[in-house]
Amino acid sequence: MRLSSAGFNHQSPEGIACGCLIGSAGEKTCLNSELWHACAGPLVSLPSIGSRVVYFPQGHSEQVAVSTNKEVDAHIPNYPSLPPQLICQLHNVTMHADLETDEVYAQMTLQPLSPEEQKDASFLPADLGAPSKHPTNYFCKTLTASDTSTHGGFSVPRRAAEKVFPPLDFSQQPPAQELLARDLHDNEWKFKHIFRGQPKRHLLTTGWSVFVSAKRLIAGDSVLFIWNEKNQLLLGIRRANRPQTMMPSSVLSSDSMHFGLLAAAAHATATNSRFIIFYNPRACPSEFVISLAKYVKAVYHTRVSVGMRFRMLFETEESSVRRYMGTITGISDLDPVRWSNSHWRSVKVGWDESTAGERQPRVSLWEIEPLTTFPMYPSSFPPRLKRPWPPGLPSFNGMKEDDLGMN
Amino acid sequence: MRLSSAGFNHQSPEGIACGCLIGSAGEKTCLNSELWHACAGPLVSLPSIGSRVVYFPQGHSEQVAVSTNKEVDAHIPNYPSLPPQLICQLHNVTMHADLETDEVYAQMTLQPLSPEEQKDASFLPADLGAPSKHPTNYFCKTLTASDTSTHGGFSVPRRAAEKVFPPLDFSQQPPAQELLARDLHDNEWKFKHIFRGQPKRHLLTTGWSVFVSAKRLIAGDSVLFIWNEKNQLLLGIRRANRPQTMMPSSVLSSDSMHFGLLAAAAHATATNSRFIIFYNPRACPSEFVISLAKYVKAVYHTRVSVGMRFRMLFETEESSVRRYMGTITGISDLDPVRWSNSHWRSVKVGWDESTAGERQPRVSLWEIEPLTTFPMYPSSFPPRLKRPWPPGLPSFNGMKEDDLGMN
DNA sequence: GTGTCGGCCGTCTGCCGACAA
DNA sequence: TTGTCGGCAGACGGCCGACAC
Repeated sequence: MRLSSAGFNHQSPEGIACGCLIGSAGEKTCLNSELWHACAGPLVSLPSIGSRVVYFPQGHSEQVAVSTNKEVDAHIPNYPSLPPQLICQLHNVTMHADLETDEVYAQMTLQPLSPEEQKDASFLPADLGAPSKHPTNYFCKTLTASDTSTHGGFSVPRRAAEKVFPPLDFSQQPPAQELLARDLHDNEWKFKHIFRGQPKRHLLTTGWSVFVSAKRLIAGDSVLFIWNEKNQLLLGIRRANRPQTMMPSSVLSSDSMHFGLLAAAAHATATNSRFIIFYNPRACPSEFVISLAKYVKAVYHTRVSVGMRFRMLFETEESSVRRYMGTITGISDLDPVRWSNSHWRSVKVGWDESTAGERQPRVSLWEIEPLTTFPMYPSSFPPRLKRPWPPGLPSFNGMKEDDLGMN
Repeated sequence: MRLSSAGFNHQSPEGIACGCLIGSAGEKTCLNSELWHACAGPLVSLPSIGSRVVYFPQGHSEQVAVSTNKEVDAHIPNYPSLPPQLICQLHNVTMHADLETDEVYAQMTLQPLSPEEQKDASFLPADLGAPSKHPTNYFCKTLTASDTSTHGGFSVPRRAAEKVFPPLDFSQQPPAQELLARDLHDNEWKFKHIFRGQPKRHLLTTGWSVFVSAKRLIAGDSVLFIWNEKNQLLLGIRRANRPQTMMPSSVLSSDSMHFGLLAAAAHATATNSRFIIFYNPRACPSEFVISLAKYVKAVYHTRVSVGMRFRMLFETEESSVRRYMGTITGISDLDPVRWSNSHWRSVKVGWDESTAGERQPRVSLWEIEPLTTFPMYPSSFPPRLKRPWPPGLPSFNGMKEDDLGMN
């Protein structure tokens, strides 16, 4: 593996660590931020280094359950000292990609804040966290059987080629050029880009099949080309959601993994020390580390009630976003036994569209945009649901909402 | 994936569970015991279902450290309630192989015994655990560059072909036959076995390259053919020790994994319930679940002292065993802070041969055979080192050694 | 506009004995 | 006894426009 070129070493705009150290396993601890975000999808944004975040062990547990393909065993207790959400200082965030599969993930170093530290609101960012910079000049295509066959090359959609690839010299017959693209591991791939056929079309020929077999791509997977401001071509992949591609880890039982995440968080809370978590944006059902500002705004400054209409963002097949509409049908604890008084997925919802089976029946307050105008059903509930901070848990200790820099 | 044929469904002689259920991940929860043991190596034997075993969290921790390629962080404390060894009932053992890499591992269900239960010695097996049945009619060859090249087939060592493969019909010219072999996942592989060339030799031609590329074998890896009593041909692989083939898991941080194994064992001890561990014989430096009988014999019925000579078994390149000699240089705790009074690797040793750098400088009592005759150095230590059971830990509660069925 | 196919050529796979270690 | 090679024949990779949806 090669060290990344200087052009890939810049501090990314959203303040993600990019020290480009080589880890003990020979894995780079940083990689191109734009490409990482393009692979992670348009809805994923990482909180800024140095900011305050809220960590949800419940959400972390959901990610582990998905990764190990095993639900949390009912006999695993909660740690009595571990609240459903921890306010933490985010000391570090690094972006990674699996060397085998190119699956993207982020590593975060969190430190739970003591009640004392939580009183000091000076660290709270005034803004709600500028969204991570997602690339604008890119395209994403789902591979067809012809694209992945050994019989031919890759058919580039016309608009994509014209927008993302350097212009061809049409004085040549046929017009053609060599493209160099770098992947998440900074490996370079070379393709012949040619405009030929009847009718004329853009194709990648020589070099394409090497890429397909090296990445083990099959029809249904997606590739992603980015043309960035430095005039570099970047190349990422997104695998189709094959059921259970993730192998059951033979390192630790899923039960032990659940114990592990709880114990690590509880120990860090008790000793005021740091702990490390991994976030897999494409495997994980919902973000379980969110900015404190976003959390406070959603929980303390948003009026929600049963019957209220809302909308929520989802990713489309083509890696863009669309909004789905729904109605709040209830507000309650997802797991009243182990995680009472948690805001994690506390909102029960119904979706407007009949394909709603794919979407979660429970969401968290910060995931939705309530529509305060034109409620579908008049509600007898008070317009603002008061959810007091659960007693005995880390709290703002009397801090007034206005102290948090919001209004 | 196919269900295994009836011939593979037998209860293995050493009492390993072989229910052949299909797990939720589509993975078979059992597989051929002979083949598993052949791949695991001649020194690996699994304790019997229903027997009592001793579980060492320290050893488990070592395996996790190897698998994650990260040493245990010094700030991870021990659980005060967790002793360095747990006496457990072994409720279940199942053999597995990774679907991607064919790496073998075992899953064990353990239940810590309460002091009450430990008093009941009736479950103690009288024998020291008959060693697991390892195949006799097999061969193991390390692949050469020619074996893995696309240019040709596999050169079968003559003695191996004559011992393990069905005899050829030498009236044909050239003598040839079709071989069908099943791997750990019960997939069938077809090879043309031919005896040709000048001088004559045994070769596998058609079908071989498909196998090599499917298993992603490279020169230095080994293949293993078994001819079992049911006249079936079995086929396994052992990859060369490529440094860090194991990818750093992006599921849980290594710290959290260490917390997890400790918390799971501590919770099971406190609630008298079961927990599940994975044992990777080829990754793990030493077995960390051993039969209680073996433990008691080594710790209470073996006289060891500094200066004493001993020998210990190691696996050779060709999958057979040889003994190395050494001298005991000290007896002390490996980790006096977190695991005091532990028998895990309590014996410091020096090895006779100069290539000793590869071998552990610390071993456990049950791994070695002390030579009571002809000690190299006269020792001023008492001939028998008394290591009383550490106070405050699970114990035999006054049980006399003779109660354990030894003498 | 783009997915798939038949046609065609060139490279590489894969079977053979020669030869040497 | 067995690892590697040159030789050779055939299979498949891979580039092309035709054609259809």
